[in-house]
Amino acid sequence: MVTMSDVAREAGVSMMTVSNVLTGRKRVGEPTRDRVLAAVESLGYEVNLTARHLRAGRTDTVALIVPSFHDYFGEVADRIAPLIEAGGRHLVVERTSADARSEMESLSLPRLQMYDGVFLSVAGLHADELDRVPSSAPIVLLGEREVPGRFDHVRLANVEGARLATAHMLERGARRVLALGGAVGSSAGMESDRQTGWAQAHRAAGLAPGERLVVPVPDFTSEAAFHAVVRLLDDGVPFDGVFAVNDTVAFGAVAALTERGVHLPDEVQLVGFDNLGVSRFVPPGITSVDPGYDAVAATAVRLLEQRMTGSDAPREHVTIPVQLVERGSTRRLR
Amino acid sequence: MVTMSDVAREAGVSMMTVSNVLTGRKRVGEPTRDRVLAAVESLGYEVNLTARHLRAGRTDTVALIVPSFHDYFGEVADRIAPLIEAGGRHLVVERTSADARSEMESLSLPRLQMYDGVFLSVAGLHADELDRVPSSAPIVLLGEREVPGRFDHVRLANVEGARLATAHMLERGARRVLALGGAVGSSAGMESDRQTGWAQAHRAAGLAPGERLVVPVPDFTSEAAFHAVVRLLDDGVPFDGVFAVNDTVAFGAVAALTERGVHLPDEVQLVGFDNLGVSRFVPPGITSVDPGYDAVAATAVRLLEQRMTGSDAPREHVTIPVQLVERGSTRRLR
DNA sequence: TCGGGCCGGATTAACGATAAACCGAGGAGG
DNA sequence: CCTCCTCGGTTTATCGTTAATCCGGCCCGA
Repeated sequence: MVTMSDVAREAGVSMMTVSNVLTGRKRVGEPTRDRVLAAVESLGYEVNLTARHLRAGRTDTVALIVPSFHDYFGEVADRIAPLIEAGGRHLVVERTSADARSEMESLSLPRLQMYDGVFLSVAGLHADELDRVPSSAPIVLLGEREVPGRFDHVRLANVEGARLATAHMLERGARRVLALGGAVGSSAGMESDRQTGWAQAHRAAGLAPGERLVVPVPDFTSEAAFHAVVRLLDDGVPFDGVFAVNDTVAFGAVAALTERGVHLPDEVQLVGFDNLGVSRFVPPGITSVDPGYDAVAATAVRLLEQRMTGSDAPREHVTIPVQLVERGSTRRLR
Repeated sequence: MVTMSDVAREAGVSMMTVSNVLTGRKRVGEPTRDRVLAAVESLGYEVNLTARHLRAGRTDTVALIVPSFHDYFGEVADRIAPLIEAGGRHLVVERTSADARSEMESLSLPRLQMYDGVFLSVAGLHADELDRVPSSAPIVLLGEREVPGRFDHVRLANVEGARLATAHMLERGARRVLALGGAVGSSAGMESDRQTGWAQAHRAAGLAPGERLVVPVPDFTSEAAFHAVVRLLDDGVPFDGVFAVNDTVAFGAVAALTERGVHLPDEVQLVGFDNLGVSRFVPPGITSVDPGYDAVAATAVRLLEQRMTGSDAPREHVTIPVQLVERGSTRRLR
């Protein structure tokens, strides 16, 4: 590996002069600069960022740590990346430990301080992992779980979104709306808030949110949702609406209903959550709760940059408003 | 920031002893170790990975650098991550510069050497950017473009896949199969190889791959594909099959056809490419060319690890076989 | 003519961790 | 009783870069 001192020797100058030429931080005489640049070129020198980072005490890099590269966080990543780059930093995306065998070591504290700042999704985390994270670190939490007040946190208006989604179907004549992917027993994930909204909408409409309408979906995969809905149909469980706790789950439901010849939205209406890019294109178009991705990204970046400047402003817990996007999976109100 | 020397002072030992306790590389006496661990605990010390990386000359980190977090590369990332972690390293995902304004600086050579190895998608790169990358670097290229022989490269059997896909529809009665997202003029991306396969299938069936059947889709987005297909329908262009150069494009086509009341697969058959996770759930189920993601990931990781061990084995250009996955968007052969 | 700037560049001293060499004390073996 | 080894540590030097300081001319104004 060719180092700065190789370049310095080749150009017959000191290392500092090479450094100054490359960073432009101090003036260097024309002829000297040319010699240095020529040496850089001929040796193929590239600065060692690891050394620079150690020396500088920062990495100019921000990490987004998520449980999966897909779906909601894929969308968020796409929005956050340009904002971070606009601030002169790089964004890297990491998964909370990929291997299921040892989810203990999923969150490595030493790795956190490699980054100038971190967006951390709390979805895949255990509560005690969060306890070990020092509040001094420039971290913004993302996700729908309850988190300690000592962190900045960006979340969605889950209750409101679920209420909107469910009310939307009830207004259009649905009477038995499933909570697909709903919380069974006690749960602290996004599904519990969304189920709360689902229940609220029922009560507001003078209906009882029946226990039997809550359908768990393991891992919230399309696959699991598909099978869950197929089973409901096989068992003859009556329903005329589906509130899917997220669009991934909704996909499975749509496939199951379509394959069984159940017409959307005439026989069953369906609303998802997250408004993924593809949802608009899944026939008949999935009505979905849009999280306001740009607002999520902008807020998260604002909070993180505030924290990275060393501000000791009080931590903020921001709830991003959501909006229902109407598509073909629900009926038109006439 | 609390450093190892703080811990050493607190515990009344040398820094090396602290280091040895934490890494376990040398034996340390019981009482001493306890004092060190107590000091670590009370000061809240975490090792500085940047310093460790500089000293060690490696980062134990591998990067996957892709144009977007979505679709094909999202799937690949999910497969590569566990394999890399199994090798004791971490995987981070980066986007080739998010901002469209300056795609020049998208590939920063200094950043490359921060990683022990790099998977680099060539999709978003200009040819000259690749020229600047030294062949000595442990890099494996991913993607469907032609690349210099001095790099390891993993690609898909694009021609074969497209041929399979198109022949599949022709065998089932289609006579006018669009190449949706096909190459107009000269192109070196995935679309040109896939269009070649589309044309081959036509000729093998004794048909002429008509110029008018090639429909460009800017940026290969669902949105653009949607509009392209809507325009075809409006213009009354006759077709009874669609080969979409990838599933994202296919989604747009499916939505356009469905919304216009064109029945899949009776009136128009459709095949995509990439077999994304969601494709199975998009009604009526998208027949798609499956890239063999596991093989892609395994091959890429094998090549990179070989390169990272310093092997000077000849560079390999591997073409991963593909397989057609039949679903509802094409007819059943009886 | 002399002191004070300024300019272009070299020297020094870190950033935080660790490999390698070193060293004192205690025990085993001849 | 002396040598040699092992154990449990310490010291030294280094990874590659850069902030801070220093230094020798040269020009300029008084």
